[in-house]
Amino acid sequence: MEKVTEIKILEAAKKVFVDKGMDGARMQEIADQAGINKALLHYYFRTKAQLFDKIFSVAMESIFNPINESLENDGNLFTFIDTFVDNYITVLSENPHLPNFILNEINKNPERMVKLVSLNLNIAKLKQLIDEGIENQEIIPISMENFLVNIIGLCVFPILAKPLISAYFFVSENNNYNTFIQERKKNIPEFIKNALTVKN
Amino acid sequence: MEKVTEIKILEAAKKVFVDKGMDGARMQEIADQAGINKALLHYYFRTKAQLFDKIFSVAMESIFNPINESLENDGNLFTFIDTFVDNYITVLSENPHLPNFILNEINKNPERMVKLVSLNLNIAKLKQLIDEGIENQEIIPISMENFLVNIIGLCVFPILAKPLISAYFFVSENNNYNTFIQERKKNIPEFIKNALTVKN
DNA sequence: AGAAAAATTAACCAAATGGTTAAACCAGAT
DNA sequence: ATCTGGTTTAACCATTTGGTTAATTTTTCT
Repeated sequence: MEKVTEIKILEAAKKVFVDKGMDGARMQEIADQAGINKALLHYYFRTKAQLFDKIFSVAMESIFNPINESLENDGNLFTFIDTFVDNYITVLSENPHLPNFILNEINKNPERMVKLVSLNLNIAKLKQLIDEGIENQEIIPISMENFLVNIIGLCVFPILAKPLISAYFFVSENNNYNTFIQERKKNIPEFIKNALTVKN
Repeated sequence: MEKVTEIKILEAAKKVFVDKGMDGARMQEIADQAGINKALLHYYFRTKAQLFDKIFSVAMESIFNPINESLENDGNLFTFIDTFVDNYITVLSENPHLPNFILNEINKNPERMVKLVSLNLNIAKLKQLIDEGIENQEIIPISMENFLVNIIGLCVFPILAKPLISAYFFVSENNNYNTFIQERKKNIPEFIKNALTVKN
């Protein structure tokens, strides 16, 4: 197996699959994009499903690794919020189509897709940070699940809804969507930290 | 044109399109689900694209109308938050696949899909509520765009990510995902209102 | 009742698509 | 040089799929 060819295929497959999804993707288009014959595609990855699985699991890792990495860093809850949001919005900005790709494929085939990847979120650490904060009355009571869904949702949703946000908020002005997203690197942590802070 | 047949078709088409997306949907399956012949399907809606457009625009409306309705209600910003979140999570729980369907199709074809529907969000009203709150120093400064993306994202994202949330948070326990979502009817408003409240 | 119009179906078609096959090409080993 | 193994290709195949056609059934109108 020629490594160069395999890489060309994986790059092409990633682009086509992420753009058009499993159903919309065409093996011919992947072959074209990779600059090879369609038969060669099947020579390297026997079936469309096999090639897709490879792309999907890599995609899953590249979207979940940043979460895990941030969870492994030391520091208190508030620095976690800061670094995670900044880091994650950067990652998402670089791969803006990944979230939609992953969520869509997972929703279309939950059991299979979830089983395909074995990722273990370092949840315990986060839970500890949160519970400590609650005990010391530094933050309002909140479950780890709600906290994580909130912070990820606030980062990911605007990426998923880019066409709508652009169309309804930034009709005329052109690249304002991008600055909107980048500014959220500051806005989201501020929002969350304020939400968690105990009032008096 | 037999109205009964048209309704049967639209119901079947909605189910199949929303479940499998434009690319994954099959005209034959829609015909089967509607209990009719495939030719009859084309007799009522000439092409797959035409049928899809109908389904999509109805879907868009049913997902955006609740937003607009909440925006038109009277009351201050905090009651808006309460009623909107409660109302919207109810709507989403009843149509859990709609958000993924809409976002996916829009991302796959932004210009066309956005142009397909003409919905005018009653943004001015919300902007006024927010700006008033800021002026009276009842809430922290926040742009209408960030506020709306936050509140919608907090409601919609957990619906989009159901398979992941179920798999990683509620592995063994069965229907806990649903209670998690329903509890967010209280958690989200609390979170947002706290986030907006001025500290002293 | 019977003609005209509308609704519905079975059979069919062309294009697209995932996948296969057999031959050609090309490197390194002998 | 040529044999051998892996690599690449052109041509091909079976199936699926959106869509059409012509005939049949059902309804409507007179």
